[in-house]
Amino acid sequence: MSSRRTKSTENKPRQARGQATIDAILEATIRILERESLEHATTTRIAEIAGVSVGTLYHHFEDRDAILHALQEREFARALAMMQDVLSQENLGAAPRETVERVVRGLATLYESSPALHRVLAIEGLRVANAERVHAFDLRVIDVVRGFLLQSREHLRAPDASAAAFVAYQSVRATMLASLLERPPGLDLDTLVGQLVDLVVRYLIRDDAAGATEQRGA
Amino acid sequence: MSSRRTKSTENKPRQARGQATIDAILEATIRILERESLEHATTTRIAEIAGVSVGTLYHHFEDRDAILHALQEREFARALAMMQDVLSQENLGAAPRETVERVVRGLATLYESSPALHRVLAIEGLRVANAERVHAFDLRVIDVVRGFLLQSREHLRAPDASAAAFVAYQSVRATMLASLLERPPGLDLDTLVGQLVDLVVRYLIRDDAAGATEQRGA
Amino acid sequence: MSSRRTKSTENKPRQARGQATIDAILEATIRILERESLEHATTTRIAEIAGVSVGTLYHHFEDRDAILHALQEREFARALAMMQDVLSQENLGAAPRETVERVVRGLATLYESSPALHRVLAIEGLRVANAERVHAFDLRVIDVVRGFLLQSREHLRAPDASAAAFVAYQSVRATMLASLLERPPGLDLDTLVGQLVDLVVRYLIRDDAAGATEQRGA
Amino acid sequence: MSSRRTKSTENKPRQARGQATIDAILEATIRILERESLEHATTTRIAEIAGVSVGTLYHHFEDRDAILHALQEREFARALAMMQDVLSQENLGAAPRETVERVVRGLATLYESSPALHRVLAIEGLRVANAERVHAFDLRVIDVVRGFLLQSREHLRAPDASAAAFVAYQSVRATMLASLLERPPGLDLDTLVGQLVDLVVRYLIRDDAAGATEQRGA
DNA sequence: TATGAATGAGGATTCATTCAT
DNA sequence: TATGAATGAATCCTCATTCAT
Repeated sequence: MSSRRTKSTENKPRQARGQATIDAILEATIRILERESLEHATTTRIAEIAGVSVGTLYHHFEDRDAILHALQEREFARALAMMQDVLSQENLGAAPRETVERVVRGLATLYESSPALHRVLAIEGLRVANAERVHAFDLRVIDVVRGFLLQSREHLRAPDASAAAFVAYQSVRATMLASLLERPPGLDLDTLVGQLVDLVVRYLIRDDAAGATEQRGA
Repeated sequence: MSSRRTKSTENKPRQARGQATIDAILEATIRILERESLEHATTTRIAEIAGVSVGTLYHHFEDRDAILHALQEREFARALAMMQDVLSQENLGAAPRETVERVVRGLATLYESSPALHRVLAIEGLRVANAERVHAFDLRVIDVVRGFLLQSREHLRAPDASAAAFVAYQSVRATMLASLLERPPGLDLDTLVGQLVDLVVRYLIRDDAAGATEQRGA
Repeated sequence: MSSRRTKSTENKPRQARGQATIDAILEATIRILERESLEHATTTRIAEIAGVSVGTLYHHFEDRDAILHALQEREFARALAMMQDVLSQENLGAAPRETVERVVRGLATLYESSPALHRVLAIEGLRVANAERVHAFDLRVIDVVRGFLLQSREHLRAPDASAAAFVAYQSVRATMLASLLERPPGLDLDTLVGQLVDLVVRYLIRDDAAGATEQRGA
Repeated sequence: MSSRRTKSTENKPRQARGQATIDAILEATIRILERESLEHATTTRIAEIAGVSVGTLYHHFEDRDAILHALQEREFARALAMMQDVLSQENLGAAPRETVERVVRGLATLYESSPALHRVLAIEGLRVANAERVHAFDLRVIDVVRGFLLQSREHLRAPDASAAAFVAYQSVRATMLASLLERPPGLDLDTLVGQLVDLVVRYLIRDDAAGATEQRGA
């Protein structure tokens, strides 16, 4: 579940001190990303802001990348947890449009809490070196989505659940990020969510099933 | 129209020698991006592969970034030209779904000709430093799309043309890139194009107008 | 008191290791200036002769200039200390000519210990970029001299202490340096000091007060 | 008389075109020195401002240094001509103080016409590589001054004409430059000239001879 | 565990100078 | 003569990482 890049510290609770240091480093990194940029997030700088020495930083992280990876994993985990929660059995009763909206809004909340971080994670995700890691995550997400699609088969069109899951996920993810970064006038968060829900619902759900609720969203 | 980053060489046709050198540098850069990565595209390396000296490289480009910017502008220009062509007056007669398909396929062709380049351009586009430039391009694209939407008003739903253009464009762009980079099994180019056309058409076009042709695309 | 250009290492005594490295770098720089020239004092060269890596050099100095600045400050401090010592209260009893001679000779000793260094400091002092720093030092020196002039008012002519201090200081400084660099025949150090003392004493001191001792100096 | 560094163009009048180009280059250089700094006076920059190509620049000057040398020679010649004029036979009748004042003021006029240029020439003069050239000039100046001193022997003290000429010249030169660059408050040009005349007159001239006119100058 | 001085390969950039046109 | 594209050695500087204390 956790990364093999976070030295030693597997799941074992360890000393709270160790985890506190790790957290300080991660938060310092995010802070730099938010206030400045990826380029400024040098190991020295991160350590400085985290209030530790570079040496200590390297005691907890294999290398610089490991810090970004840890951040990535943390966000991946959050996103997956949110999705699994919303798309779990218990919510199967809800109207499809409502379920979709809960996922989209959940994602929006995650992104909004630190657009800069997600900007960087998106960049990292595009790096050749990280391809594998990111694709693995994408697969997991898509799997969750596909699972939902298959279980809601009756309300759906789209015969190919994998392709549909992929397209829907990428569209929501990228549009949301672009919107948060560009902040195009007239596209506030609610409008954005509404549009994305429309986009996904119309793409995924059978006309008769979706039609009813749509007017409220748009 | 062209970038102010390409030193001196504004519009002046110059000696063909100059343009040939610039092209060599741009092509060398793409070649490195395709075979290796952004990190490997150092000025020394680019110059070496372009068969010129670093000095020459700097004679034509303000700095390393200017090379990427030039590449960006070139792709921007191509994409815009394609879109303007497809969405121009003359094509207004075509069925909406056909028009959308032509745009999506046009974009796919562009992306497919060098996924590595578009990977890097996407990364660059996410860099804070480039925000302005990229957003400006996005605005131009969205403007073209919006123009089309407004002219095809009769067939469309979506009251807010700007928001719709933004969502549609970002969705297509990102999904296409992710697909080209991850190559998810079962999502070949034709399927991808089909899905994206579905996505966009269902999102943008009035149910009655779109319904008829859909089965062929999926 | 010390420069803000010497990284981090403010007042903290640090490990002796750190100061030793800094000294090694400064001495290496002087050595190069003496044997070669300012142009040869590249960061690589300095590090090499100091027996450290470039990285270490940059660990202690913000940039190349900071090294020269540190050298400048060190010499500034020495000169000021010498002057303050000679011109302090306790020496007010001495004959003006004797006081002047002590200052001139003190300066000569400082300059003679490394003419090459002072050549370079003079050059640096003329750089536009350093204007502020150098003027600040000049002001401090002139302030010390002016203080002395004001306290010795009875023996002096020159109504404008500031102007007089400026003229006297610049004359001594520049003539001394030129003499050390050009080594004009017939102008050995003692003659030079004698001439400068004459110059200053006759310029500053009331005719009756200065006359008596002059013959010995010339 | 002229430099052996100015290619071909010896004394021969040549085409006016050639001289015009040379002048344009020299003036462009001065302009850069005045507006910016020595570092900015690159060959490319100079050529650009002079309105010629680098190639042309190199047709007229052996190398970059030759431009500065030409500037140096030009100023040297001007200063010498001024001095020779003032100190020539015909002016021997004038009161010593008046003669000194004319020299000091003449120098001030020269310096004031381009402090930035003289700043740079002073820097260049301090470069090891230029030692010879500069010393040669100094010798010529000092020779002129010494000649005057010897001819005015009756009014002077200072037995060693060479040393006195050296000290007087360096003092005036350096103080004037420093004053023009630092512009210390309360030291306007007239005050400066007055002070320097005082300095020199009191240093060089027998008390009885100088005393009379002094009050006017101070 | 913590520290931070030291490392040094590697990258971007400059600029005087040349030479084919 | 004039041009300016091309050259490439040389320089400054960064930063991830190590290791003695």
